[in-house]
Amino acid sequence: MDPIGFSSHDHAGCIAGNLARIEARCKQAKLQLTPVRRRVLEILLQDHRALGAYDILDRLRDEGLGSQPPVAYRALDFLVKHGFAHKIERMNAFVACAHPGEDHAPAFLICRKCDMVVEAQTEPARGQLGSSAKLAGFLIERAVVEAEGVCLNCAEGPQS
Amino acid sequence: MDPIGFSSHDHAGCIAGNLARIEARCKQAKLQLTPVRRRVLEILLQDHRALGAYDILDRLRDEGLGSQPPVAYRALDFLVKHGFAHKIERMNAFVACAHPGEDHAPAFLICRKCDMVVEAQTEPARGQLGSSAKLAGFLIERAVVEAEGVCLNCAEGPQS
DNA sequence: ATGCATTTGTTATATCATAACGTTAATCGT
DNA sequence: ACGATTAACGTTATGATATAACAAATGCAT
Ligand SMILES: [Zn+2]
Ligand SMILES: [Zn+2]
Ligand SMILES: [Zn+2]
Ligand SMILES: [Zn+2]
Repeated sequence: MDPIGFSSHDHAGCIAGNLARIEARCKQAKLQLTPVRRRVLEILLQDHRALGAYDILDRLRDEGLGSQPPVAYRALDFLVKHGFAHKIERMNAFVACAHPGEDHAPAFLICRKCDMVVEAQTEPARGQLGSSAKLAGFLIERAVVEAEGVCLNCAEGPQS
Repeated sequence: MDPIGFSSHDHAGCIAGNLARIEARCKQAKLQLTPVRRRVLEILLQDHRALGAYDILDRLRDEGLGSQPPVAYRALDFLVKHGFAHKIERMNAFVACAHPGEDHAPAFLICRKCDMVVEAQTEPARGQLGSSAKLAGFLIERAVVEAEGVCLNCAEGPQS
C-alpha cells in the first residue's frame, strides 16, 4: 500500500531490509539462496525498476556468475516461485517484490516515462472484476494487474 | 459486463453482429478493412479464445493470404490499435473484442482449463488500485487486468 | 561413504516480434 | 483522368524472449 519507489526513501535500508527478510525466510523454509539466486535478487533490489532476463544475464556474465540464458531464467523462476520477485507481463521483465514473504496479490503502477515500478496490493475477486466473475460463475485464482501511467516526479517535470 | 463466452449463446449471431458493427465503424472512420485484416478478425471472432500470432499466420498461410510473420502482426496491430481486438499479455495472444467500438477499458477472465476468454469492463482508476495510485500521486492512463481461474463449465466437470 | 534430490553448465532450439526495403494499391487534390 | 501522396503488402533478415535436454557438480540425509 505504501507507494515506495516514486517517493524518496532510505533505499539502502530498503535493499538491506528486504534482503535480510528474504534470507531469513529461505533459512526458515530450507530454500537454497545460492550465489546466483542471491545476486539476481540483489540486482533486482538495486532499483525499483523492471529488468529483462537478458539485462540480468549481462550483469551476471560481467561478474562471472553465468553466461547462458537458463542461468538467469532459473534464478528468476526461483525468485518468482517463492514470491521474492514478480514478472511484469506487459514488459517481459522482472521486479523485486516489495513485500517479500507477506503472501499478497500484487498489482503494479508503472511509469511510462521513468520506468519506475511501484507494487501495490489488489484483491482480485473484489470490485467490478469480481462482480463480473461472480455473474459468469468464474472463480478467480489470480490476476495480473499492471497499470501504466505517469508518476508524480515525471508529471511535474517540464518535458511532456 | 455480460459474461458471454462461458455461457451458451447465439454465437453465429455474435460473430455476424460484431463483424457488421466493425465493418460499419471502419466505413464511417475511413479505415481500410482489407482482406487480410478482415480474415484475421473473422478467425479471432470464431471462438472466444486467444490465439497466438503464429497460429493465425498458419491459418492465413493455408488460405493463401500471407505466409510471413509481419502479415499477421500488421493485421493484429491494426485490429488492436482500433479496438477491434485485444492482446492478452500473459499469453502473448490475441482475442477479438467483445464490445467493439464502445470505447472501453477491457479486463479479462481466462479459464486455465478450457482457455476460454471473457471480456469484462474495468475502471482502472477506481478501487484499491486507484487509491494506491492517488496516494502515490500516480496518474493511471491504462491498465492490463487479466484474471486467471476456472470457469463454470470447467468447475462442474469431473476432472480436477 | 552412499544414495538421492537439487542445482549448475552448456548446447541447441523453440517461440514471439520487428526492422528494413522495394512494390503495389488506395486516396486525394487538381 | 492525372500525378502526387499516403497506406498497405510481400519478403528477407534479424532481434528478443524463453525453454528442452542432458551431463556434471553439489547439497544433504542416512
Ligand atoms: Zn527502495
Ligand atoms: Zn510482491
Ligand atoms: Zn460468441
Ligand atoms: Zn474490448
